[in-house]
Amino acid sequence: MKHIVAQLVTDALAELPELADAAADLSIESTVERTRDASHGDFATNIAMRLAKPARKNPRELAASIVAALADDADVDSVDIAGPGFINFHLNLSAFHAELETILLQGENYGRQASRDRPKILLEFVSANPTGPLHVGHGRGASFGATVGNLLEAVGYPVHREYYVNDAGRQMDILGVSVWLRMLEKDGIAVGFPQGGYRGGYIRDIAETINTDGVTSVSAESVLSGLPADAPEGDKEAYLEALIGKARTLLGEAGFDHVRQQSLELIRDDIEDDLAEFGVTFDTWYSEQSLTKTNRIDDALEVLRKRGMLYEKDGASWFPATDFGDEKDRVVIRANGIKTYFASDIAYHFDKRERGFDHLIDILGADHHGYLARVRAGLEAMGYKGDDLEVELVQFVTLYRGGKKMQMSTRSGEFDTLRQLRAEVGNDAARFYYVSRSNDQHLDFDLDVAKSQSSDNPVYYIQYAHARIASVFRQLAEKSLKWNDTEGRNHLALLVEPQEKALMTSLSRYPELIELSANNRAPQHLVHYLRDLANDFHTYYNAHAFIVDDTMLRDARLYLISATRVVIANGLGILGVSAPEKM
RNA sequence: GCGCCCGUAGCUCAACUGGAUAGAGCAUCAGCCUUCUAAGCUGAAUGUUGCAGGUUCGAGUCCUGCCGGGCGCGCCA
Repeated sequence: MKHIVAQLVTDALAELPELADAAADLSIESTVERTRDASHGDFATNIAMRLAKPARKNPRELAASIVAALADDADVDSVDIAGPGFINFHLNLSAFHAELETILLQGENYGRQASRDRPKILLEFVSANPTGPLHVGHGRGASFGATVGNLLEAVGYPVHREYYVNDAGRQMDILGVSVWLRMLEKDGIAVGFPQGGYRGGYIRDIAETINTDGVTSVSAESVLSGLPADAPEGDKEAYLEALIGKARTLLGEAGFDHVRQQSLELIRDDIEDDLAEFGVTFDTWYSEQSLTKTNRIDDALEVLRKRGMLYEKDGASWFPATDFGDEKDRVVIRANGIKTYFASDIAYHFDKRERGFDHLIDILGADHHGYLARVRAGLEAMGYKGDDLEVELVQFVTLYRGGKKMQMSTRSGEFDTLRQLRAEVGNDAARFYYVSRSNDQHLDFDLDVAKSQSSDNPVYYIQYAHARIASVFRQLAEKSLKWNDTEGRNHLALLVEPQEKALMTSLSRYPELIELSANNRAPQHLVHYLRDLANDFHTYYNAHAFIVDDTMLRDARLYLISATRVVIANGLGILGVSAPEKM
């Protein structure tokens, strides 16, 4: 709907060649906005004030000349100039009626834009280490990423969702040894469980279910002999390293690998199931191991080397990240010959671009913010633009129950997994609350509110509006009445109540909200919009009956609430929240 | 110490990339069900936007410096 006004202003400006220079680098669409106050009309543009300086003219005079150049339009009732130079547009109700018709014609596609070819977006999110179940912090990344993906698709971008599985490196050895020790424990061989191992109960579960074919049985003596002390008496890392060495020698590389890979697969499958139940799915699960297997890391390092972007120092290979604005140079191959995590990270992002994705979005936990500069440096060093990589940081989540902050460490608190959270508050509430705040703000997640089935709870408030509309149509059927949508469309002019105008206005904003939310990667705008829309509906519901004797009025009102149902369902769909017919 | 994120009503949060009188919900108080779901609605009250400067027609929003909180600064992943 906004484009009606933007087009008028654009055409008017074309009539004023003397302003062409001043308006050259101004997006007219961006100057048009909804008014905050109904007395200012429906839309306003601040273009006269924006052009005042470059055109060296008084904003009100400029506004007057723009208004004079505006063509007459059936959708516009009146235009006036207000304040320092705002141009206010009062639209004809017919424009809103046409929008309602569009909503019902387009249905679930309302608010979606035609698909475009580019940029092709690779959206990487969650990417939690496959060393244990997802915790509540990952849930936020999952909800945010999934919703941003939906938003970007809604505005037409091709989006590829990817989960990067960190299934290589030392953490896999630690996982394998943790499981092995629990297996030994089950067989009555007690080895001091390492401080640095994974201690969660799920490790025991894996030890129970793992396929032991090909895993050598060992004696207690062979494991315990020659082990150094664990912390606090000894060194935690040395103890862990010694145990990993034991696993390697006693089980053999193949045997240890068997335990490691099975553990990995069980955890990865569990994560995938968890996310699928949460409505979060991926197009690819990209394995870090595969980077090594396909030599992608060596390929990337070779590209750097050819470009003179590697140097040797202290026996290690370094990448001169400072040349690209990072704080310090980074090691890619350690003196012991092992490649660093940064090497695989750089190769991974290189690979993303090589696979043909134009724009890379990484959704990361806030504790990863240090990586942006170096990975971006890596891309630039390999000849890509640093801007190709966009990082959205998701801040931490704090759970509250009974007004108190909950401890969420694996050891002290029992409550820390995403699965537990979903079981307690439900998927809808979880998906909703996770995106209700800007991603760069800390999130206080109040379990009591999320669970409450009352007006305190915005999820239910919005869903209830949807269910109420469905209920109205059930009532209609019970009274053996039928809604004639054509008649409804023809008599929309009968909708003259203030609540009806307010609802129509809110509905017409939906496409703008989707675009805003997508462009800013800001689902919380959509959340707040839906809350306001539901409020407009509930207010209307309480003020006026829809199923009235006057057939024409009834059909028109049902037309309006049908459109409301469509918009609420579409908005909730983007958030990954269900739109129930009945509550 | 350096870097990133943040600071708005008693609480939880908005404010459409610089616009008009900074808005919602919760909590508090007063009302509304013989009528489509009261999981709802109506009304009342709440501010030195952390502090101090600066930029301009105009600043919660941009810049600088403080104060306060969170996170990060490995040849770990």
